[in-house]
Amino acid sequence: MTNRYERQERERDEMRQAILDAAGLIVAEEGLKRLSIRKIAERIEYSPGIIYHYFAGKEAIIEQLLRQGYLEMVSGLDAVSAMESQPEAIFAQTMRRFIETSLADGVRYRDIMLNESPSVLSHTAVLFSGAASQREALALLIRLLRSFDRLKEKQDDELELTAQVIWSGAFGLILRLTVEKDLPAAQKERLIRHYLETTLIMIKHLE
Amino acid sequence: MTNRYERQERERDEMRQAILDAAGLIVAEEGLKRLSIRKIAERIEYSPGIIYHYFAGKEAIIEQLLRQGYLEMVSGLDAVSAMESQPEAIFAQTMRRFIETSLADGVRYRDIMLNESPSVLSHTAVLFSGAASQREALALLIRLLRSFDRLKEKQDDELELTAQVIWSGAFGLILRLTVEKDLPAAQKERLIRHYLETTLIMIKHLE
DNA sequence: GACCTATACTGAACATTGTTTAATACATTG
DNA sequence: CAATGTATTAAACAATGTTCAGTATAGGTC
Repeated sequence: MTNRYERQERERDEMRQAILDAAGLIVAEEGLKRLSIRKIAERIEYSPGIIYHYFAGKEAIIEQLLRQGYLEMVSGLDAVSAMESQPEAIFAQTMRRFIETSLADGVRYRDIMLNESPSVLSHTAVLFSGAASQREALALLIRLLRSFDRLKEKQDDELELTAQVIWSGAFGLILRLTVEKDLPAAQKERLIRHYLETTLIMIKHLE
Repeated sequence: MTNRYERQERERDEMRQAILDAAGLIVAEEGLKRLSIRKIAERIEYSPGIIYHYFAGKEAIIEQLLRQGYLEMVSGLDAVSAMESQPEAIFAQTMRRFIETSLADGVRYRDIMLNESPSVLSHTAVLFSGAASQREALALLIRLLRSFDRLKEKQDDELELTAQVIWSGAFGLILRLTVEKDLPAAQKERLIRHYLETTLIMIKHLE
């Protein structure tokens, strides 16, 4: 008796996910701006109207899509294994991997991190005071910072600020590299290396 | 005889500018996403179709608008007057003014700097090798860097890389602050100050 | 099995978009 | 004055997001 409702609920969820999957494919193929309700409907082989039985509107679909995408991206986050014992090497390799995966994802990183809807921002906001306790990326950065001897004694809130600034710097570089997409690979590499070098210099000389 | 053509040309330019002005007002009031050809037409008191006699399409209008906006923004760029004699203070104040004017401009900075059309990018691209010779912001940054004694002897191309990284960092911070627009003013201020501090530390210890 | 009710779904419609085009008014030229 | 080219409009087209009246369907009740 009760499991009938469960099955209905399950089917509803499956339909919602089918819509999201179709939307995800379209976005991957044509970009977020070209996503349309009718294209989704065609792909799931239903009429366009039905989508409004499962989502409040296009905006809601996009938000859910970006939220799922964000979780995927974050799930691959962790420090490079400690085969490299020097904090500098670990920091550089971890940051480099983060930058390169973001770049490999093309415009997805950009779509996610620039979305201003509250439901997406509740996952992606990173600058507020106390963010480190809720954002794995910041927590990871702080752990990396603490692996430098000079910074072991630093207060949490100061390291958080530093992590936020470092994070914003990487964010800016990733976005610029995404926008200026015709940049030669060698220059791209030079910039990433220089970003890592200068950031490390800064870290090593924090007062 | 020839000046008839000149007058025609002039009237054409005036119409083009009237369209751009109307578009600019709408964007300022409602944002870039809400700009529409029909709204422009209504504001200039013509029918929508006429706009296509003056511009190739909506995209072309936006590009021209952003290009004009970019020139406006850049025109206000110069180093803080040297009443402060220490390079550090000059650097910090110049960067701070740049960050704060960008933030004050709301989403305009964002719309301009994230636009990917070649005609806009030809003004805004900043990461390519040799960019300092064409981008006042980068040239200014390099001049500021050279005012530090340690960096007087540095090669141009290395300082350019450093300027590009510093610029990208500011860019990332500005964008994050624009996206996370509900951040308390005190935290905003803390982040800007910390960005300036850490960047200065980096500059002072460049090898 | 007949009936009922809630849910799934469709087709058509509506309003709004960017854009094109046939027709027209107008100004300039010869 | 006739011809030519330019400026302008109204209407249409295609695509968009969204709504809604109606229809089928599936599950439960008598």
